[in-house]
Amino acid sequence: MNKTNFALIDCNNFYVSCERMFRPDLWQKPVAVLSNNDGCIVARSNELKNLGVVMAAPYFKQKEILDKIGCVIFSSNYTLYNDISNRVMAIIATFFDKIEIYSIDEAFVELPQWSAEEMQEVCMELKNTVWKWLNIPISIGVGPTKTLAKLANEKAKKDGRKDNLYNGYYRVEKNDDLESILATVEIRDVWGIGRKYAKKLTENGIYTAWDFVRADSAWVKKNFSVMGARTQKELTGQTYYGLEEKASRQGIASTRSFGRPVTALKDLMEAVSSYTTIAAQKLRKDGLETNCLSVFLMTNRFKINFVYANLDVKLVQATNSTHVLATEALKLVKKIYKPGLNYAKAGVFLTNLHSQDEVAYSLFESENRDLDKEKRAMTALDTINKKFGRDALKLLSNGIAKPWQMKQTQVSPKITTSWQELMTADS
DNA sequence: TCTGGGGTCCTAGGACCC
DNA sequence: TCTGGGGTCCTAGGACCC
Repeated sequence: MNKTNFALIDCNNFYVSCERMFRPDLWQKPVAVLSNNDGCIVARSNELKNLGVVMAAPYFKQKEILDKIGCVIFSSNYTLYNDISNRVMAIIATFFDKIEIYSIDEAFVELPQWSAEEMQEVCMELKNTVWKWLNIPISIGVGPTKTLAKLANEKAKKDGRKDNLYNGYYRVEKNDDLESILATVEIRDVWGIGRKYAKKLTENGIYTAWDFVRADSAWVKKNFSVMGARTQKELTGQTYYGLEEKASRQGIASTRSFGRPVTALKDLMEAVSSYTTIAAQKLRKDGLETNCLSVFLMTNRFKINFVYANLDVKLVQATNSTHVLATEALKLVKKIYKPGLNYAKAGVFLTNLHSQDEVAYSLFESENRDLDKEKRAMTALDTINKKFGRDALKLLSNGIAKPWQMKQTQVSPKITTSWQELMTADS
């Protein structure tokens, strides 16, 4: 008999909570965090959620109502959020041996064979510790499968929002009366059921998680593929998904919208050079190399005559060198570029990733290039940037004026990662 | 005027092989 | 005369997640 339980630990309104960490005056105020470029609302305090402001709502459409309620707005500050995320995860890792970092603000853990009381006690202690050390509120859901843990977490969070009914902790047990719980959960709130599937399901008379569990499994598989079938099984308490402790990447992408339309080749080259720098850093951080790089340029997709063009290149020799990759990327930009277009966005994709150790060295290239030298240079680059900030040392081709750079009009200081900004932050 | 930026997995269909 | 069928790899597209 399998008595494994999973817990999903989720930071509440994570980016908003990060901004509030250093601003206790904002605790009782509505707060929103915007996406890169200040385009969409990507994090909302409970005040906004209760007002019906949805995830990824365009900011310009909500601005009026947000101004009216005195909402405080931040541009996103991913340096800060990543740093806080690492600290939260580090605390979780001191409580549990088996942890899967699922996203910047979520982790699954596998619970030992504890009694119900022990589970609750340890989870509440974790919740209190994260609050005491970081001032970040979290919710914890426990269940016999990841899907049920996720569902439990939603309950813990949502009901906590209203009247603190569950105190941010909720557990679904396999032997519980599953019907009474699942019948209260709308099908669109189930993990693995998105907008399209929810629409199709309700059209077929399936409105709740419980309706879905009772649906004919062959019909589910036919219409919602194996993913739907797995979700259905997991809802009944049969484990399909295990803990994935080590994330392995298929590819790395670095793409951004520009702050304003860009027409000059020089500016596009600077932007792509910067994105390549970011992607190559990720590559090295994960100990990977690539031999396939692609670049795209596109105009505004909300306008007519939308243009998207991309090119890729296969390298003879796999690499993770910023210099080598940026050189290739810039060649592609020159080929793709068409004068007269208003470019709105560009990006770089690295695929066909291999571990540094397992990459076979090409006989043809190794004579021409000093690989060790390249590697030492990259290690030095990363070390210096880690110490002095991400852009301390960079390629000149990344540009200095950066007219293409994102709009970030209301970004908070990098207090936790930049000494300079800490010193100048008024507190 | 202003519309995020990453990722994952699965399926279907075509090319190619024997 | 009879015009196979299964496997693999690749790509594009469509769903999902945060």
